[in-house]
Amino acid sequence: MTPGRAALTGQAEDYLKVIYEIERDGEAAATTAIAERLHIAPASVSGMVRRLARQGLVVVERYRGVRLTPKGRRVALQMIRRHRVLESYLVTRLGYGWDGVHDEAERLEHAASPDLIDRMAAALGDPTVDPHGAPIPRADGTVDDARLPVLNDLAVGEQGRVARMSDRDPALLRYLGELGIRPGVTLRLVDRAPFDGPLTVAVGRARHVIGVTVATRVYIRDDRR
Amino acid sequence: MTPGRAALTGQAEDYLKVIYEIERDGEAAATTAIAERLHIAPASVSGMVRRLARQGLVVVERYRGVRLTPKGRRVALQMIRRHRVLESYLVTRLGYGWDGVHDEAERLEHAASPDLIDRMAAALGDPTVDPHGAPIPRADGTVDDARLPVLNDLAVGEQGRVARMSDRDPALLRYLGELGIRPGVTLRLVDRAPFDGPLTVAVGRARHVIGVTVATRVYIRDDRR
DNA sequence: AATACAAGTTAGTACGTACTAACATTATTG
DNA sequence: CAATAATGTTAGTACGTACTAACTTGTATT
Ligand SMILES: [Mn+2]
Ligand SMILES: [Mn+2]
Ligand SMILES: [Mn+2]
Ligand SMILES: [Mn+2]
Repeated sequence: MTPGRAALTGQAEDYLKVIYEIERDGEAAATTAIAERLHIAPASVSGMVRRLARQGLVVVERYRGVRLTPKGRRVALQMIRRHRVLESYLVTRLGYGWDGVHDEAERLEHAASPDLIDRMAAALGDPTVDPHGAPIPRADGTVDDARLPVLNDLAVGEQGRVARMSDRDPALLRYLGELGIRPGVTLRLVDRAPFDGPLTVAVGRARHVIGVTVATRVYIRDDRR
Repeated sequence: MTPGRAALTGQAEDYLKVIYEIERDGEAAATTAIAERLHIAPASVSGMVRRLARQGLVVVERYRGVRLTPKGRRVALQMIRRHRVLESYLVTRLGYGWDGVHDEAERLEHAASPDLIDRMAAALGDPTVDPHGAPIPRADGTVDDARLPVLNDLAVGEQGRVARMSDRDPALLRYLGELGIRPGVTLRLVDRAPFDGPLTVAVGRARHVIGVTVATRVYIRDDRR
C-alpha cells in the first residue's frame, strides 16, 4: 500500500485541493483557474502541474487542463478533511471566529498528521460539516459532496435552508454573520430587482437587500418538497 | 516595531532553535554541532548561517561558530514557546503520549500563529512547563531557563527531584516512563559502579540500574538544599 | 616547529517553487 | 474564414535548501 510515497510538499497539497474544487464543479481544471485561486502566475502552474503529473497525481491534457487521478483525488480529499476538521476544532474548542479560522487551517493542514486530525475529529464527536457548512470527508476518503443550488438560484417566493458558504473571504463571512445568514438558517427570497439587481431576502422577521455576488456564494438546500 | 520583517522559513526557525540550545550551554554554536542536531551536512549549515546573518539573526565568527543576536534570540524563544505550548496542549487535551508528541510539535510550531499558541496556552491555564518538564517561555519572550544538574552529577546517597528530560528520543522517554522517572518524581542515587559504570537509582520503593548515557539526559533539581 | 587530524568553508550541482518575457495554441467574433 | 483575444506553455532567472568533493583553517601531537 502506498509504496514509494514521496512525501508531498505543502504547495503540491494546495494545488491538489484547488484542482479538486475546480474540477468538482465542471470540466478539467484550467491553468488560469488554478492560478487565480492560488494567487500565482499561470506560468507557475504549468510547471507545478508537470511535477504533479510526474508523481501520478494528475493527468494533463495540454492546453486543455488537468484532472486528478484517483491517487490525486485521495490526497485532495485527505487535505480537505484536514482543513475542515481543523476549522471545526479551532472554532468549537479554541474560540476562533468563523471568519478568521480559514487562514490558520490553510497552514496547519500541511503540518498536522492524520493522527492529530483523527484525534481532533474524535474529540468533537466526528462532525460531518465544518463551521461553514462544508461536508467533512471521512477518514476513509468518502464524502457527501452534493452540488448545491445557490441563493441566487431561488425563484421569488421560494425558500430554502442555508447549507454552506464560501469560507475564503473573512469580510464576506462577517457580513453574512451580521445579516444572520449562517448554515441552518431558513431564508426566503422576497424580491429580485430586474437586470441582475439586488435580492430582497427574508431572514426570520428581518428583510435584507443583498447583491448578486453575495447571493452566489451562499449555498442552500431546497426546503419545500 | 519589527519593520520589514521578512517572514522566516520553517528551516530558519529550526536553526535558530538549535543555535539557542547549543549556545545556552556554552560557547558559540559550532557548525558541526548545529549540523548534527538537524541531521544535515556541515556544508549546508555554512550556507544557511550566512543567510541568517544577512537577516541580522546571528553573528558569525568565521571558523569559530555563531551567536544569536537579540533579534535571533527573540525568534528562537518564540519558537520554543510554540513548541512547548503545542506539546502541552496535545498531551493534556488530545491524549498524546509524552513520547510521541515531539515530532508533531516540531512541524506544527512553524504553522501555528502566535494567536493560536496563546489560545492554547490560555486554555491550559498558561502552564509554565511542558510535559517533559521544560520551561515554557512567556508570550513576552521571558523564560526561567536555569542550568540544571543532571542525574549523573549526583553523589552516591544524594537525592533530587526530576525537573526535566530530553524530549527528542521517544524510545528514551518510553524507557524512563517505564522506570517511573518523570518530572516531579524524587530520585536517590544509591550506587555508582566504578569507571563510569551504571548507576543504581531509587525511585520510590523500586531500584533501577541505568547507564550513564541515560543518567546524563535526566535533569534534576537539587532537593536537600 | 612540522605534521596530522578535525572542523569549517567554498564550489558546483540539484530540486522545488515562483517570476517575467516571449512564443504557441485555441476560442471568439467580425 | 481570417483576425484578434484569451489562454497556455516554454525559456531563462532567482532564491532557498540540501548534497558531495575539494580546499582552508585551526588545534593537537609528535
Ligand atoms: Mn477553509
Ligand atoms: Mn493550505
Ligand atoms: Mn519537544
Ligand atoms: Mn520544527
